[in-house]
Amino acid sequence: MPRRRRDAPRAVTIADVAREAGVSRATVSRAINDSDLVTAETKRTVEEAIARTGFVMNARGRALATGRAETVGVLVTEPLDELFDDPTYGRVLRGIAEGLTGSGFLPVIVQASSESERALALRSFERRSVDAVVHLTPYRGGDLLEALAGTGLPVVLCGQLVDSPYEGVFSTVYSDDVRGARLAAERLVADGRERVAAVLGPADNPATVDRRRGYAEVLGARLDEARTVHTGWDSTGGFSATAALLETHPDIDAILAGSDRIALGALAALRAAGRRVPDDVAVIGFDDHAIAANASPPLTTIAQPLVEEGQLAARLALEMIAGAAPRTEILPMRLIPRTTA
Amino acid sequence: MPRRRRDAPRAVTIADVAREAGVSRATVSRAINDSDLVTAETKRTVEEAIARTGFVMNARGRALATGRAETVGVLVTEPLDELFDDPTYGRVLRGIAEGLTGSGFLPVIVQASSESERALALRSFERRSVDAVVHLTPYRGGDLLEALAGTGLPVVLCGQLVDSPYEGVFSTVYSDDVRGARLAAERLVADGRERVAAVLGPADNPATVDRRRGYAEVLGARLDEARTVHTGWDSTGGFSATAALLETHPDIDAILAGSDRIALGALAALRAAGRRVPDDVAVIGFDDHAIAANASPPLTTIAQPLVEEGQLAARLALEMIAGAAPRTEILPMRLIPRTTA
DNA sequence: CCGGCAAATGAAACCGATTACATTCCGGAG
DNA sequence: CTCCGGAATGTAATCGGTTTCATTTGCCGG
Repeated sequence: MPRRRRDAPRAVTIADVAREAGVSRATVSRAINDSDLVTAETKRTVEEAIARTGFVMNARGRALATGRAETVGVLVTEPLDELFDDPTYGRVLRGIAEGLTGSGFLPVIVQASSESERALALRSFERRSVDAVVHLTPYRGGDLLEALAGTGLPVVLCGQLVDSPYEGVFSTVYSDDVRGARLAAERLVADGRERVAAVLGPADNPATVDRRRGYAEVLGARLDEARTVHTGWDSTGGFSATAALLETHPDIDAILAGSDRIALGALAALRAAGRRVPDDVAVIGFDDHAIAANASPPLTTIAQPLVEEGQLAARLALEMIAGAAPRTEILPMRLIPRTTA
Repeated sequence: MPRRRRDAPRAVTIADVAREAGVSRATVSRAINDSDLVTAETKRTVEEAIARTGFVMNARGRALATGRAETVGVLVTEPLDELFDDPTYGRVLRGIAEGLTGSGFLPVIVQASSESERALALRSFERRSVDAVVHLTPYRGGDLLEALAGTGLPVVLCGQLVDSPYEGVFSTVYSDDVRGARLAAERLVADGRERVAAVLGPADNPATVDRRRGYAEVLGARLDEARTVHTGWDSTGGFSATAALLETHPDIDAILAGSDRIALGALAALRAAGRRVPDDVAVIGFDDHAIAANASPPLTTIAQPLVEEGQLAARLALEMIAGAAPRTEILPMRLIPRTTA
């Protein structure tokens, strides 16, 4: 006989409930699962017995019998040093947890940074230790996505893929960078800004590409190619790029930043150059990072609905578990008006 | 017979491995679990069979047989609106995931904000659906902690409890606020600051109490009672409190802030009052929030080792699962020297 | 009053592992 | 040469549920 956990009192099982209710285990199971094969009468009897015995379903036994785990794996492959102080991860996670609340499914975090951890995670997925996978910040490198598809499990990608060949096999949730960028640009147009500059993140980043497109669509000639520069995501990049820009194009009256940290660098450069914000130059960031609200002056920025992203990812996962076809949802970003634009 | 998941190919079980290896299921199980009852020879045979069949252990079957779930529940009760944009949650979570990596245990997030969710979570814990619980930001209200103790499960509290009656029953991990505060204070002393002010968070907060004590121990008369004020955690509180303080005590040459956001407010107030930082007034924050590095000037602050906290919590949980007695670990904070002090 | 059919229930197989207990197969002591 | 003991393995019970299949029960029409 298996060794029981130390001092664990013998648990109440359906057998106990069955005895108490004077029916068989099968009937108890059916009553619990709302089968239409049991009388309302019997169901009530069983429910009373459950209440009297304090029975709580053992998830493992059920999982074993049904082949379902009642869990959703949250696969995180993000390199640990990146985005370290970014609340993104936590917010999406919270959204997922919220989205699963009440479904009976629980989120299981599977962190797989190294190649070996990834292989391990995949093998456990293959073995159906989770009923679905929500993959955060999907990562094209290696053959992870292909392997994920190979498991046959429902998979929800949280975050955008450049040109996904996985339409129809994975569900996807992401925020509409193009639309978000348009919102920022429209704000500047409404404000009468004429000579706009863009200080963007790395040129090969998919988010950068989309944001740039959104800016261009709205601003047209107001955003000169020569006033569009790429730099790193952090504030030092934003600072130096802006400083250089102010040298070559001293007449700019607005800056669209590729991230809030870039925007902070831009603000510093503007202050150093003696420009007033927003009087002389407007600035709009991206992400609604914690630093945006606390910047001086407080930064107008574009917010990604991260919690909603997580919630929706969870719901899509549940849908697919229930048999629905994969689908893609694009969430709208919001302009958070503060002081800088 | 239970309905199998759609299109799920029949899984490889130990029975298949046993057939392939020409031994019994029991022997396979023993080989897998490194029992010393199997010959090295047999073990090798089994391992080859495993490799050939591509067998992966079914965690649920094992969990059912052993009574262990191979999971650690991460209980989050934090009210959702608080600390919303704080990376704390995510970092600790990541630490936990890292700390569990390689142990075979997986973290399961159990979010229980409402009373009913809390009850549900507890019932599932009681049923041994997890092997241990790591409780984030423990919360004295209600009888949650008592109920947690009642489950008999190993519990690790992550974060400090004011005056815990649970010594010896829960393990606890938290950062040493007193020591952190001393670090900040010592920095000011070394810098020759003589008239120090403290703009702290709510007076009844345990962290505030500890930090205040740490400041007082080091600074003595340098930190006048009259220059110690309490306010809310955010920057507006920091701003107004600092502004008021500058009115009544214009001669202060350093400010110890109860949080980074308070510190940011203080910086703004100092700038408004025409004081230079750090030349006229030094400022030290607390938490190493993302905004600290991005402040202007970059904020010197005290960092909590959040990831390490999570890692340690995970390790303590594993220890207790293995039968170790609960213990308390207090992690050292670090001074992050930047520009403001 | 009886046969037949459907609804409700019970009995038992099963999910995939672990482990107590039984069995086999050694070698070595007497 | 026999017997004993321990090591290695096999057999089967078990964990806590679900589900198939068989059985019982109740109701109806003929």
